[in-house]
Amino acid sequence: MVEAEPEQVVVRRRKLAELVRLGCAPYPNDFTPRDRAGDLAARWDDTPAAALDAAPVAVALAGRLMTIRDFGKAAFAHVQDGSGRLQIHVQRAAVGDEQWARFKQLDLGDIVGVEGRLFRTKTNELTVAATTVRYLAKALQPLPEKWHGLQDVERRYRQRYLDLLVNPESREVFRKRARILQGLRRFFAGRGFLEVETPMMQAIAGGALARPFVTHHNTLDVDLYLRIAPELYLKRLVVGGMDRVFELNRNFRNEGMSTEHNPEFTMLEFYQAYATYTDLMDLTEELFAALANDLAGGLVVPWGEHTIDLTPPWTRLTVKEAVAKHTGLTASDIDDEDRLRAHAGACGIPIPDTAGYGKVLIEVFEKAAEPRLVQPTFVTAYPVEVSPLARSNDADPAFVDRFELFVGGRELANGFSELNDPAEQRRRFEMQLAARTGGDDEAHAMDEDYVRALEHGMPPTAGEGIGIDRLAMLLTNSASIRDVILFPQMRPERR
RNA sequence: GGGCCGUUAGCUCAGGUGGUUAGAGCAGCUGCCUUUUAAGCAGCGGGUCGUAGGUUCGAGUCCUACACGGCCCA
Repeated sequence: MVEAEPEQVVVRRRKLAELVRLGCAPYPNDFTPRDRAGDLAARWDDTPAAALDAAPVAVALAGRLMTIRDFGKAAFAHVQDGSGRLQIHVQRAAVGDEQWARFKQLDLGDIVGVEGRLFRTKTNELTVAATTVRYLAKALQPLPEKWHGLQDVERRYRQRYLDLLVNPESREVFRKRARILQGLRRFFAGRGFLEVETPMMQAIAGGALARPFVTHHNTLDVDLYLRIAPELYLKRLVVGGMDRVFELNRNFRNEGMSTEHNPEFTMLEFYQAYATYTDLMDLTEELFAALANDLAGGLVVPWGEHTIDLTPPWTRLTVKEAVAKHTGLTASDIDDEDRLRAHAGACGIPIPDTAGYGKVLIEVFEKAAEPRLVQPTFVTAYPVEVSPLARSNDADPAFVDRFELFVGGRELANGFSELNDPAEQRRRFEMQLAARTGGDDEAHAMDEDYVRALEHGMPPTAGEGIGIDRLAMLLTNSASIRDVILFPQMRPERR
């Protein structure tokens, strides 16, 4: 049995038929707007009514009917396009009986073309006095409520087009996101970085510690992984002489979903030869300051109940210092694996027995310190066990020259001086294989070709990845990653 | 995976401790209205109360399972 259509859809189908009877093509494509609603509103915002009357401004715009106030022989309506909305005034006497009859068949949500001239109403609203109102496309489904917009969170994600149509805050978030992407490209292009694209489908899912998605290539008859990071390919490019490269694109990780994790997410990775991880910390401060100035007009941004101050320089702590600061443990407690384990146990932090000292330290850091790093903080000196691709510290090879950036209690960036010693890289991969054999299915896989590339000589290099969705959350004050991804992953809808 | 919360008209929401025929605003329909802007006035229609079971004389309301979503935890 076919599900009955809602009354309003039936009515709208009938009105479409009536428009066709009145001579309209059902889905025409012969109207060319010359103007955009929001652009007109901005351009003529300051022009007084008398000036508009003295020197008439002819306009042609197209968009969706969002409101209609009908008076019988005249009506006001708002037309919305990609730039904003503008009021139109349609008078039977001005457009003629035929167009008026067609106008009366239009519904909220229908797409129309309008020609006329600008004037101001007695409440001083800039308005188009229409000489033509043309039907362009039918909305068979009614719009969500005009005052409250679309509130249902699930429908906002599943039917994002409705969210964008009726919730201006949502449009604003995605405009800002686009502006962030533009700002990033401008920043790196301005510093001589080349934007590149590397494989999304990889035979070895490397460059990060995470579980990948698997797919299959039929002709080659091989399984491939959706990339968890572009890192190893970007460094091959550095070997190839592209000594400043960046990639701004999607990664995929087959892990849980939450307010800060989506299975596919956008990452910026960049590599700069002859730089060190401390250079990149400085660069990151500059980058965030440039973006915040561009988007928020300042370096102090609201974040839920907090206010985050992005003014450089930011706090820099080693992992051990951060743990000491947020646990009350002394430096010697932290250096002692047994005491550190005991503390983890007492705090209910689960640590696998197979974990070495570095893993234990990182687990304690992540649980005890990370959520408290609200103001921007660089955390440095990561254990080598959890950093298979980073260069060891010259003074203490158990730790690497690496930082992670935390803002609002979340990791936003991860950067390090790159390991460019092929023998040491091979040894690190072998350590990871041992961990994998020991049951760690997030351990890094061996990549012989990457080692071979390093054997050709990679200049001393520093590289960094920045989570763009989380950056967008920060700069739009969004609580969930789903609010900054147009179509977040959802469980399939069942009918 | 676990806990808590939500799902009622196209949309936004009300519906103490079970009790006649499930309500409102917007949207829709009919009529009036040529400067309104959440336009106004008069009238009308619209519901598998997420799904499936159960308890009960009686379920939107109580119980169980399931689906989808949100938040928190792992």
